Amino acid sequence: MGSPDNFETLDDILIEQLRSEGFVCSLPSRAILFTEGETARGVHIISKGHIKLSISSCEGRVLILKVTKPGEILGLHNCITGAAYEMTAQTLQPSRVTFVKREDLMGVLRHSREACLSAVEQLGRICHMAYLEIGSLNLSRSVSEKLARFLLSLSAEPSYSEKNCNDAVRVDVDLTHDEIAQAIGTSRETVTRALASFRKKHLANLTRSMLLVQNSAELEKIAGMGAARSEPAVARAYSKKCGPVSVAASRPLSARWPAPQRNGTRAS
Amino acid sequence: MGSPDNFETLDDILIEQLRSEGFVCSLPSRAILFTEGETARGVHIISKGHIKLSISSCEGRVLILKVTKPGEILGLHNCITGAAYEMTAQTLQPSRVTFVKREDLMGVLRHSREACLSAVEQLGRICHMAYLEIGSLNLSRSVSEKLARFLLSLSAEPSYSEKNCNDAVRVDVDLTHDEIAQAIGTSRETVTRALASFRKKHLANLTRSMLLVQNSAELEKIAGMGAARSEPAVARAYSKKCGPVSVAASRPLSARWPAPQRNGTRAS
DNA sequence: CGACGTTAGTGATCTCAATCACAGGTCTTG
DNA sequence: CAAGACCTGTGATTGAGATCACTAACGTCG
Repeated sequence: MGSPDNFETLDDILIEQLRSEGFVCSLPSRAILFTEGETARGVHIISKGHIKLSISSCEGRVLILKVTKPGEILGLHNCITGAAYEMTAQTLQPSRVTFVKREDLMGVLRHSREACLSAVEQLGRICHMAYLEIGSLNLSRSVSEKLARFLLSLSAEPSYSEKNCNDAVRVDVDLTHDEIAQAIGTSRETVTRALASFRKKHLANLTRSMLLVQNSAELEKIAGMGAARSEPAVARAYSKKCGPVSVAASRPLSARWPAPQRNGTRAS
Repeated sequence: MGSPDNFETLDDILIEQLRSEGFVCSLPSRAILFTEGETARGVHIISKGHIKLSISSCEGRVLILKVTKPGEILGLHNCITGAAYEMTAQTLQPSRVTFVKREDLMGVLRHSREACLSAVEQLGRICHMAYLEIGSLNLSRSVSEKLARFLLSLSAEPSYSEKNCNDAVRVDVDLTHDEIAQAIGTSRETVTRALASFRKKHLANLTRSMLLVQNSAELEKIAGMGAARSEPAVARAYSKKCGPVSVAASRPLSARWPAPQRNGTRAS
């Protein structure tokens, strides 16, 4: 449609404003910022270091949600809604974190329109990432698919990666096989084997915190990306009761409802 | 800590304000509001009917994220960030939906402080639900665990459920076994078998869109809920490099960092 | 009413990955 | 440096669940 009309410059206004309100803490490696079930007393803004976010079940299974980079803000939505943390945050290296108390966050949101809009955008992005994560984790058949996806996501991370001459990307990861397993929801041995298989096929090579993506095209094929996404699945979902639909990829929405929003039937 | 300090009354202000900006559409059953990959042109507020939200992979696998109730707002974060929809929304019954154009949404957010705060809270809640969903889907061992969780979540839904005399809860679900399978990430046959097993054990009985939860206590046990959540898992995650930690459940955060936020070391 | 399309139920296979068990490497630490 | 404590790499076993292939119940709609 028309102009992108994003907040764009508002992007980091919230974080800027919060930084001046909080206090800075230096943390050692493996320190815990917060754990699941706790009530949020404030937000954490990462200045230095990587933070591991994980969810765990009562039986001790752990799922690593993501590893954050500096500049990110943690626990924003928990502060706002008052809901307990769903995840645990733990430093992977010695880190520096700015902590802003909940009252101060609320004050900033209430008094600065721009901070509030910025928060809206931050949260919107977080939502989007969360939903992508759900899809990525749950719509994959095999472990190699998930692993390929994971490696690609690592190599896409500009802060880690370092592009090489011929298509190869080197990435510095300090994740063990065990942690990778927890990130993609499988077991350590399976990760080891899948990595060995990738190595044999010269797709990617991971040796002690040093990932070399050699053939990203092939990896993407394994990851099941690149192909037209929505087409077949939607067709299947839709054709259930309405018969086969000629999915017009070019015309995304219109003519699929009886009453599209353009000229929506105004109801009583 | 102190007062809850939530927005509370702001809860639905955004939706109230948006309602007057949008136009109402009546939709038949199985109509598609939007599909994955599309760019959001506005938000949808559900007035009547249930909407199925699903993500699908390129191979045609479908994951049902949730079924929304009236009063919910769809696509808010996609509008705000400009990111494409991650999911497809489809009506399950004849429904009534208010559509608000993106420009109008943005205008409301920019001009009304309260609407903006309300949006922040909405998004915060959505984030929270999304993360809970991630944990619920990925941290379960068996299918029966996931199914039990799913049935319980259905019966907990006040709009569907109808409590009976002796602990039994009747729920009106119009989901097929196939759809349940897609909601918990398994195959139709497995759902059928698991349901049969529940029926045999007199835990729950699902016959053509009529769910009767007979023994919710036992179901919860199967679902792996109720037990102390964070304790063992966090201990495992933490003890990695720091040796066994005496997890003091009563004191959630303090004394676990060298420099807790209370008296955070103010860095240069 | 019979015919079709959609659901539900069930058995028989088969495959992938969890799990167990252990051996060689590597890093840390006293 | 020697002793642990991790982390990797592999083999063998096993099981849960996906998949295939039907049949039986509805429901709906000419």
